[in-house]
Amino acid sequence: MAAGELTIDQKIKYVQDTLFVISGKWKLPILMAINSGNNRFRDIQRALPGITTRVLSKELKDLEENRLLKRTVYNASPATVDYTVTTYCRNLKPLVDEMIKWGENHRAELKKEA
Amino acid sequence: MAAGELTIDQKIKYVQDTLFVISGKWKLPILMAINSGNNRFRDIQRALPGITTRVLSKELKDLEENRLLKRTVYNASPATVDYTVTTYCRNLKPLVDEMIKWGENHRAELKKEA
DNA sequence: CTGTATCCATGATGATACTG
DNA sequence: CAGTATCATCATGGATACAG
Repeated sequence: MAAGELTIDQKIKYVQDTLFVISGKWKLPILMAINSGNNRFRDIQRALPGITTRVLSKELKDLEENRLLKRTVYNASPATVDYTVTTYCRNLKPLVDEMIKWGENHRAELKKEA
Repeated sequence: MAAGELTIDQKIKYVQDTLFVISGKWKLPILMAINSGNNRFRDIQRALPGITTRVLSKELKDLEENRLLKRTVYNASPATVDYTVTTYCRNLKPLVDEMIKWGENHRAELKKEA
């Protein structure tokens, strides 16, 4: 098999890995919110109507563990915390772009024969 | 705003729509299995180690409702059923390809500083 | 072969209140 | 501001048995 080629089983495995990392309602939206300039906990929450502090807190931790974002604490008073996406996180852009395109198109598709 | 441009809120919305449709451990793997030549219930199940009939059955229904696959019944004896991906489903290919690439790379990334 | 019916475990998500 | 602590709820997925 030529280099770079994968078996269907490997492909399925990698897709499942990816699904696992970005799974859930909020992970990608959180990254998108941060990436578009919302770097503080409160800002992120405001940018994502419906998310609770508990969920946001947990998701931020997961994303940090997967090296998709970085958490920086500033010991000012009141203490502030900054979240920024990592360079590694930017690898997700093509994927996210595809999801935006597909989601947009899918909405149109479902309308067709509603 | 130029045509085709989306606000960050719209983007998040579309990404969430897409996530909703492909969410879960099995939907994309099922489509991939069917697409690579497993068109019968039993074949799909065999191609996806770990999936149960209950889950497969439910996922197939969801996918059919989202127009991603087509179910055809042949009234032979014993009755056979054929699942095929729709043309619309093929729109997912760029997305799936990106997920394969990302999943493959992510595995390497996590190994780096294990 | 192609499913359906139950039952059950777990995790994901949500509501709310509270702390440093 | 930036979370944590509890409690409640719901969806997902799995085990197993059975039916047409």
